[in-house]
Amino acid sequence: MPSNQFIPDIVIGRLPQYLRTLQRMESENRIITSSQELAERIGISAAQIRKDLSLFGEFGKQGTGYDIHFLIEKLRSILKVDRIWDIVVVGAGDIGSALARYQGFTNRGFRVAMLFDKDPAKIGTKIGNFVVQDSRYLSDAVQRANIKIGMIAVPSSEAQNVADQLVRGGVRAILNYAPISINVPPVVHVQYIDPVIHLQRMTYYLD
Amino acid sequence: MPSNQFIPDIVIGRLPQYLRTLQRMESENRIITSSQELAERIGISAAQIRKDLSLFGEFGKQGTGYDIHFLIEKLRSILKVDRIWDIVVVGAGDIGSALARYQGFTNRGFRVAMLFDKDPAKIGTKIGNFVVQDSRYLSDAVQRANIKIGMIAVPSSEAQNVADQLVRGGVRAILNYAPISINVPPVVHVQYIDPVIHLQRMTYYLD
DNA sequence: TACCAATGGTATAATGGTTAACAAATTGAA
DNA sequence: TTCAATTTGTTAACCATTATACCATTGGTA
Repeated sequence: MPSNQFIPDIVIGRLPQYLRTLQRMESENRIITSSQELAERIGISAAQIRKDLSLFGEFGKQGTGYDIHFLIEKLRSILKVDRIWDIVVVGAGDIGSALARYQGFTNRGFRVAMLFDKDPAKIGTKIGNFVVQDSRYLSDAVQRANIKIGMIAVPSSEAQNVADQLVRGGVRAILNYAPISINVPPVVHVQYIDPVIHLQRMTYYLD
Repeated sequence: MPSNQFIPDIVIGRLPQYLRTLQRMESENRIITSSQELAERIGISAAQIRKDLSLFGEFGKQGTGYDIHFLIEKLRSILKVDRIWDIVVVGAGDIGSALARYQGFTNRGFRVAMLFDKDPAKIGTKIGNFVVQDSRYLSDAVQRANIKIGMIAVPSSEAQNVADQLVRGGVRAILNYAPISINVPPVVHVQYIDPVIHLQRMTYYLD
């Protein structure tokens, strides 16, 4: 059944995992896989994977499994990473610098395009392949470059302000590394990365 | 009702968010809050917060709300971050370095205690307050220091190997920054941080 | 060819999680 | 003191997700 229907967000959240695992299999020169093998590598049930994929089409072959390359292309298309998205990074501290230099975006649909900071001591310096630009011009630059994705790597106290500027510049997806919730219009998507949240989730289970 | 019963993991996953928001309120010199205010700041329903908290006890006062400081202490105790956990960071590249220098662990229950890498060019150099140690001795060092939490910030190809060493050294919680699933015994908890996964989850909703 | 084992897709059942509603408790103001 | 406005903890209804069971199809093998 094709995907005219509504797809639960929790399903969308698993697709990138499937894609990542399939791309790794492909890099291992594998041609075919099964829902069972995928499930084992990811750590969820095979039925779950089959059900998730069936929401978008019939990508497998009974008795055989899934063609890895074919499924990768399908998932890339569904997730809209069959293209390269430019990203703006705001904050040129340790985290922003690591993001600017990170080699893992390539081939997964993304490319850091600009790096901003408000610190005069950093503006103009080079980090990775980027010259740090003045946050003052963030909104305009983002708009002119038609950038839709931003990453926030500034102190918590600045995060909301930066988010507002990104939204004003037309950004529609934000990955926030500052450990604070931000408010954006409903049309803008936000995801959070806070290592402490993950750590605290695990300490509950430790002695 | 006290928490002799089983608590769903999804509830545990929300508690750190509550804690983070409450601590921010406290830093704003707030004394009392309500489930409704918390809900608005976090972006979930008030009923959810009340229900989650009720699994652990009666922490609020009808007609008034929750004492922020009191609730913080309760959550810290539940999540076992009413102490300081030592962490070992493996990988002294951009991500590992950013983690070693990150000031956000303090006051939230964690402290980076050691930093390892296998690259001879890095071993012995200083990053933040840490001298990079030889990965060769990872297992032993972790065991001697009785460290229970590790962060993996090495290339994907090394992640499983590092995870094995950490587990051998007695680590029981792993935060993996390498974009690959790792296999560990059931007693060991793993969380993943892969920015691309978050990004791909958002691009689905973009035009 | 005929059969068998493996596999995907799908319908159904079971489980789990979220929301809505409300009584009881509290506060503050009239 | 009395009353209105809040707010919690909890129940029950509702909704969403996951697991189960099964059939159809495929490819390999004897």
